[in-house]
Amino acid sequence: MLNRVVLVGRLTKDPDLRYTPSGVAVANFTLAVNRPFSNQQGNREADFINCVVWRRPAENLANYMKKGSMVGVDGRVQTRRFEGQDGKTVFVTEIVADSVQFLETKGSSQGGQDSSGFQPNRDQNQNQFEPNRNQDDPFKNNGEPIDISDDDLPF
Amino acid sequence: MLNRVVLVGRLTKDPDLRYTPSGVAVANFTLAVNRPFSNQQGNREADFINCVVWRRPAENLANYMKKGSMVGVDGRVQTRRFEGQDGKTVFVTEIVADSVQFLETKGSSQGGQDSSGFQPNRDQNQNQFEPNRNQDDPFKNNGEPIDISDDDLPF
Amino acid sequence: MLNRVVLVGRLTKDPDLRYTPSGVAVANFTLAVNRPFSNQQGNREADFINCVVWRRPAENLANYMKKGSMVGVDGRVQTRRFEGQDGKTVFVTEIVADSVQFLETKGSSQGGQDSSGFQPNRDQNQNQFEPNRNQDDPFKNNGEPIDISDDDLPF
Amino acid sequence: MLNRVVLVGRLTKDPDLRYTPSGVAVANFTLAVNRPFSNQQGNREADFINCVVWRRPAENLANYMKKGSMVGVDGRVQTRRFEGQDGKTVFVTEIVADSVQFLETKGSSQGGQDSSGFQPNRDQNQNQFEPNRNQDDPFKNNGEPIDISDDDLPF
DNA sequence: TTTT
DNA sequence: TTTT
Repeated sequence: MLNRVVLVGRLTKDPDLRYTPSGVAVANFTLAVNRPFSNQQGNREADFINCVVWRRPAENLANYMKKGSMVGVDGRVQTRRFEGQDGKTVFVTEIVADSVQFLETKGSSQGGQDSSGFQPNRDQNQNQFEPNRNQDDPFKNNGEPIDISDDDLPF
Repeated sequence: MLNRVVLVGRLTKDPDLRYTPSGVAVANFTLAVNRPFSNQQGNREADFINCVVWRRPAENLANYMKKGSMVGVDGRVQTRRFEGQDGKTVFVTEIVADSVQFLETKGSSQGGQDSSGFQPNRDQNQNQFEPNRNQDDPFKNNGEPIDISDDDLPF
Repeated sequence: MLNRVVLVGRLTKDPDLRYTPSGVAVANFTLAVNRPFSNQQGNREADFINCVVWRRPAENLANYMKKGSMVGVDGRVQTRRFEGQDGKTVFVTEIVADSVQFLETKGSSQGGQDSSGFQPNRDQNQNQFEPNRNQDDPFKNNGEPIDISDDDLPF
Repeated sequence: MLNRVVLVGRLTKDPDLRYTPSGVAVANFTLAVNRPFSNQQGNREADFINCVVWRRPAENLANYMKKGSMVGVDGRVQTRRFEGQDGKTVFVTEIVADSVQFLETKGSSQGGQDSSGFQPNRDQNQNQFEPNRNQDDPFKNNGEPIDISDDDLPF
């Protein structure tokens, strides 16, 4: 059976980097992907697609990309069920990225880097020792259906 | 910007064919796509991915495919917001199929047909004048976040 | 049956725009797509993938993109046979683009435009009345296996 | 940069399994992928797409699939240059499969198996100890541009 | 909760 | 609400 997704879009906000109890990195992010054609009312809409990426590419994404950055995603569609705060089962559809491609860094746009075996680079406008993450508490649940556990690890 | 999805999986139930107020066909269906590897507990999971297809391919799907049929989908990820029954905004992520490929008809499996310019065929084990649809009321909302209007038309 | 390709890469030279006898536009171009990992010798290689695009997107591509521009391609794999100059049958594999996405114009890089219903724009660093094409003879066969006829039209 | 291909088609002949000098398995095969629409002359054409797969999935493919079998391929476009028999440089474009999905075994069609961690199965109509391969000489070059060396290993 |  |  086949399950493959390719997206190119812009981050709607800084990626949200967290760690599972056992220390594995996960980054959640939303991609705004503009639709090619305008709707009946004559304006172009976008899809806002929730994505997850694990381990090293997760840290690279949080280190080098931010709100507005253009990225490419190669991954698969995943559906999850989880217990909502009201006790009801919530169904989530999201894209699990196998790799994330940096197509443009906001500010220093030259494109073409891959997140896989990425070498941190002082010339980027992002301090490599201060990755983007939730300021106060990286694990606070800000209403989004994201509760990470080691069970969600894709491999 | 790019947005492309390819899936191969099996229908979890008969496709749900409806018509918009202006008479355009829409079929909703869910694909069970088995994951390639087993999880930590040693069993293989599946993703249950909600899909939509419009117009002619929608009618073909409802006419020829049923629960358990294997199909391929070529489409894109779409996100929608709509007013839930409790007044809250609900966010939906689903796949809009540009085309649906019939890979196996339950019962008569020979594969390889495309839904695009499909010729109805008496030899199929499905009466062409009696497409699968909701028995009692094709428009009843059975809890699923599907309210079709002509605004949702992709083109 | 399914056949879907998504690429992001850079043009190895200016796109080559031509017209069929009946006046339909075709652009041929090659995409350099860097591989994500380096080989055993420790250097990163690239694939040089031949692509074709027809009609309006062909003209947009030739008008706005040039050598070095980064583009995204959504298309399919096509194989063709044709009579080589030595009388032997030559087999060609190329990508037929359904759409080409402009991710970055060399020089003025802001990304995000689609080639489909593109509005010519004076602010681009490319004179819209002087599209890139083969200087001397747009139809000269420069060794590449490209002989266009109306039979090659995809739709 | 992104490079992703998804295909569903039928094997035009039995897969051709070989081994590199260092003992790594490679299978070459061609997929016939029917085009969705018919051409101007009113008949449906197909693309004949050359594919390669390495290691375990290569052996699984040769063990369980044969001419006419329907498979799905998830992979990438690769271009290679090599020295032809006449001393000229030949350019090849082919699909390197990351995974091959068994959608239907000719004869025993139940579909849905993946080639990745596949367990050989006595119930299949294929003797697991007698994989399909070139009868006389697995390494004879039958005119096709396939010269395998360990340098071609994708990872 | 949405990007240029 | 999940398929073989």
